[in-house]
Amino acid sequence: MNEAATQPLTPEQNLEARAELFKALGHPMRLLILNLVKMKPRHGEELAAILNLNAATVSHHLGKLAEVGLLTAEKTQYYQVYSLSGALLDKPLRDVVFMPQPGVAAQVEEDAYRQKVLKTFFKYGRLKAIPAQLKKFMIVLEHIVQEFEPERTYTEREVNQVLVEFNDDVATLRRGLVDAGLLVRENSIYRRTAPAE
Amino acid sequence: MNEAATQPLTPEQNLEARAELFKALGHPMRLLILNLVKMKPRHGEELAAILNLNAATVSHHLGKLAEVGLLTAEKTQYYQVYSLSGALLDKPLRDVVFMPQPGVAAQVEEDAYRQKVLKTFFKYGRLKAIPAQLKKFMIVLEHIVQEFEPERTYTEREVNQVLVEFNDDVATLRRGLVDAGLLVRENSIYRRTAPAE
DNA sequence: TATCTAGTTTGATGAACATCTAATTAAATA
DNA sequence: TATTTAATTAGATGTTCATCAAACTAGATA
Repeated sequence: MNEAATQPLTPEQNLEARAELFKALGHPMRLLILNLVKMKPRHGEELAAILNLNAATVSHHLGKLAEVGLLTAEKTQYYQVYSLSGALLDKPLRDVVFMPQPGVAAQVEEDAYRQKVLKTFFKYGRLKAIPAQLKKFMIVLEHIVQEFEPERTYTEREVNQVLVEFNDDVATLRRGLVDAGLLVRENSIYRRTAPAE
Repeated sequence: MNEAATQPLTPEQNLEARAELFKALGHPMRLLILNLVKMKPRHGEELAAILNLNAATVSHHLGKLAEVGLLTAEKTQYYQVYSLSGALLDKPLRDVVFMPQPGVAAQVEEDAYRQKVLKTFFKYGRLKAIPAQLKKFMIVLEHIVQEFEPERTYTEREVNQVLVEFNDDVATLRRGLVDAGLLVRENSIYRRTAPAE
């Protein structure tokens, strides 16, 4: 459990990495270990004795804390002595929780845009009008294609049955889906392609 | 999932509560939710759409975030609109991780002391000498008694067999254990009393 | 009032995790 | 070299958790 050691967590890092840090902190025993190590560096066996935990379990916890860069280990004699490491803990919580704007924001505005488009064109699950702009049409199609089960085939009639729930102009929708590559047609049989994301 | 709402997390709070906060933060989806809500208050359905998650799942996540006081909800029309709440995120990480000294420290020094005593008097599992100070003798006895199985009876001879592994002066050890109430003797039969912790 | 929409709760399922015991590795001493 | 001690790894087990579908609750509108 030592290979992935000590990435310093730059502000640019992704949500998974940030969540890993919090997961490492999200256990009472590990918080206690940090408190104990803060007082003075300690080795696993000592911690096991104090915490009344199996040595293997303590090793497990220490591994997690070291993995996210909260602890560093130094080997002396038998012992693997752990100490607090890095300035990670001096950061305000918000610095770890919130992504720097370019990162999430872009992603989010993207989503927000999708939302806005869908909200504009759908009403009560029906497609009120077919978007004239290609980009918006794409968003609508990506939404509609999710009504088709992956791993299943549809006759053209079945495709139409799905589409008519959205809009009467099933021909335009069907052609759009195929043109966008969201449905494939082979021998008059339709099938949904790669999952939406 | 709304009953346990919004405890402000005083610095005096215990490790479990602190761990709960970190657990709530220890999931990428919940971090994303916080980032999204930071931009503007949002309701569950919107988040479900953006995150491409089931509404029930989003509700679950929002519940956890609200439970530890990171979000607050306000009801408007249909919607339950969530916003960031409290100054929790402005705290430096260390303020949440580290207990105020009186709490852990006392507990810990206690343990550290035990450790030191045991290390002083035991060598390779044997008791090198019998402590003259009562307090230290107690610590040693509490350690030794763990070699006795609870829920089992021992003859005096069996007791001695266990004790001689620690030190040849079995009589002193045996008497000490009984005096300390760690072993009880009834009709020449010994039995361990309440579990160590 | 009947219907629609958003939210929550419940139950089921699979994944992740904490913990232990046992086996293994590695360092230190007899 | 053989034994002891600390640490890690592997395997097993029970618990917690994330997720979804379905049932249910409660505003809002027709």
